Amino acid sequence: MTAVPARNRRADARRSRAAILDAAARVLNAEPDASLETIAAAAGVTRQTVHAHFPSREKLLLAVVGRLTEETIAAMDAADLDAGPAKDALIRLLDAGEQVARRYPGLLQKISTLLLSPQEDHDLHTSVGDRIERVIRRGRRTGEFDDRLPIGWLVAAVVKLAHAAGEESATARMTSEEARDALHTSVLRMLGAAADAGRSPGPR
Amino acid sequence: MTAVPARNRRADARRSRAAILDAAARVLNAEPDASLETIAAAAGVTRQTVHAHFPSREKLLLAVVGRLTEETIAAMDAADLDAGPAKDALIRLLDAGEQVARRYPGLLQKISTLLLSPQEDHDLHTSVGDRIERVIRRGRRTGEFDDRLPIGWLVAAVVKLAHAAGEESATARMTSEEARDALHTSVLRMLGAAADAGRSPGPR
DNA sequence: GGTCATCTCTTACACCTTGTCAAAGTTATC
DNA sequence: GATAACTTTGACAAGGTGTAAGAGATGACC
Repeated sequence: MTAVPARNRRADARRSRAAILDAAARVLNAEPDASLETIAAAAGVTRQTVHAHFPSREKLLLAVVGRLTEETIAAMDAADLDAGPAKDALIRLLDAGEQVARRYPGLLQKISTLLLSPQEDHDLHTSVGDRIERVIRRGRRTGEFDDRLPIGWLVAAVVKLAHAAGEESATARMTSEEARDALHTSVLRMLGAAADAGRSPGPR
Repeated sequence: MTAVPARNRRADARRSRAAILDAAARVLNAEPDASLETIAAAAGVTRQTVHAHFPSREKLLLAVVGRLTEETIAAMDAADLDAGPAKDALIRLLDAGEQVARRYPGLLQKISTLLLSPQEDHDLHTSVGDRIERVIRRGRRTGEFDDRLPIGWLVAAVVKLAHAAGEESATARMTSEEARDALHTSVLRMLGAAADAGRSPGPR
């Protein structure tokens, strides 16, 4: 229902649309308040052509976020989330997310802002949220995680913490390794996982 | 250095300034993209008067956030954060934050967006962040929290989780009690606190 | 290869918002 | 009550978004 090609569109139209989305992601990443004019120029088209593909600025932003979401779920689905311990799967999921997010650090900050209507927010985030939820549920069944906190809360909290980690490393307050480790440890603790996270044992 | 009255301003000027900040908080809470015209009208002044007090839209937004920050730190400082167990102090701190945030649910979403320059972000958030940090440090000294995660990360993560809880209850995905409980439990777990949080024992 | 629908470009316009300015009016303060 | 401070009114420029129509170019399809 999501990836329906609507109708056979002309090749140059598809090309323009892709160029606009590319340029929008690139430009907005560097300058979150860039005008449509700037984006159009970066895409090599005129502003009216942008309007021909995306009726309003908001729709364009939504399409950009949608594309990033698709990239993210693709990376997550490549991580074989149903295999192995849920703890490990969750870490693979977080790494997949980070892998996409690191390419658009500037958009990460604004991404939660752009989501205006609850409906659109739901439609977009639900695909990522569903995968997080699935892994958490599996971990609960296997006893790796406890089930004292509402699943909806945990999904929202994991997303927020992931964003926090992205910001910390994007602003160089932490290295990406530090942020990764802190995120993993924090999330696992929040889920009530037994032992501790990844590669950080060495106490004295 | 922050609350210096600059110079004796005329009474009506102070009144206007306060009315503008009030109206801005109120209007932006309901409609985050409201124009200066709308805000000015709600404050009972003209748009030019707004400009006389705040040179740009951004400065006004910053002043609004600053005011909310002041309210928040006031509420936190009234919570006697240096007394009793750090765990309890942290919960009082979170409740103080929620107490302010619940009055401006609409602003909560946008608040992280408005903070543009890293400098201003730091200046504003540092006052709240300092208090969180202080409590966490105390809890570490008393052994209530462990110290495996960087303090800076923990502060950022606590803020993010608090925002998540605010959003969950603002959008009615959770009741405020559920959100409160989930937030407390999550934060304490993340900090490596021994037992579990507040008033949620009742298993079956 | 030619035709036709489709897409893009140019030009043009209306509207809204922000920011600035100057002059006249009002208000508080000494 | 005189004066400085503040507000108001009116007016303007600049920039961004959204819309429209027609000419031109391009690709799809037969």
